[in-house]
Amino acid sequence: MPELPEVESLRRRLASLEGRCVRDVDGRDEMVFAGGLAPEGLEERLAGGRLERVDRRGKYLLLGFASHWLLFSLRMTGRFACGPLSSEADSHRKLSLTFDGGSRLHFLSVRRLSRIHWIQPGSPTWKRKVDALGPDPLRGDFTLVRLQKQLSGRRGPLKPLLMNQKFVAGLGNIYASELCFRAGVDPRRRAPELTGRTVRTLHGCTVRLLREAVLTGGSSFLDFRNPDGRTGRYQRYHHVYDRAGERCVRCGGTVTRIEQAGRSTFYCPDCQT
DNA sequence: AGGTCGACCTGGCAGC
DNA sequence: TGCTGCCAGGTCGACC
Repeated sequence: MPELPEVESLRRRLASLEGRCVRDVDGRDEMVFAGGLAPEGLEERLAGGRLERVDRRGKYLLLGFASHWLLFSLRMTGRFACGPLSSEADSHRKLSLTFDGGSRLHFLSVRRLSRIHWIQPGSPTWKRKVDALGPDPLRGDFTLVRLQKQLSGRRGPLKPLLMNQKFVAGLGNIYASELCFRAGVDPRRRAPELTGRTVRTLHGCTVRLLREAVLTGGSSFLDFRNPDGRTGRYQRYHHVYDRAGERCVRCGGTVTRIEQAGRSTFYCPDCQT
């Protein structure tokens, strides 16, 4: 599932398209176009436009044009591909952009949960979606002081809190479990119970885990040379996620699955305290 | 306002 | 072999 490292990896790959002009637009499946934006309407707005910038906010990928941004919320199965598509991949295609020089960028979404917005900075939708995001661990605003401050008003268990995009932007179910493991913290521990030392550990681990994941997991998530894009390989980097019943690589205990806020959490009860 | 829960969606897979 | 039904998770709105 695309979380911050995968989207950041994607952003870096797409940055090579900056400065190109859109020659052709082909949108389909109204369901993924949010806010009453019809695929045809988008074609009208985008054609001839210059892609000024490729950016990321949390898990959102943004393509910046003159006054508006194309915001992609990938959710579960959203992904990008370049070049020709297999017929199966083509059946999941939602948007294709053809740039000057002929390179094509496709956006696909198998489960149709992805959303594409056409929004302007400062608009109500922008404020509600982008400005409302918490600090981004790969940017300067994710400081220890800010994390401490944010935790002070919270009472809930740590792991669902880490998944809250208004608390920290970019963590999903996989990295939230992995982060608790790396920091050696029980994911059920409530915010007021965390010591200053634990919060420091958590802060440092968040930055390191995501930076590493951009270089490893993030890069194996997307393979632009393969238009069918396999996604499963990065699982080898997980220590606890989807490893219930296996031995903990740190202490030899047994990785356990529990449910928190309706989502699976994986952790080692022996070394996460 | 913080926290939880269900709905959305569809491919994959366990179980019969 | 073929069918049924559950499961995965990011986000949002409803609810307590």
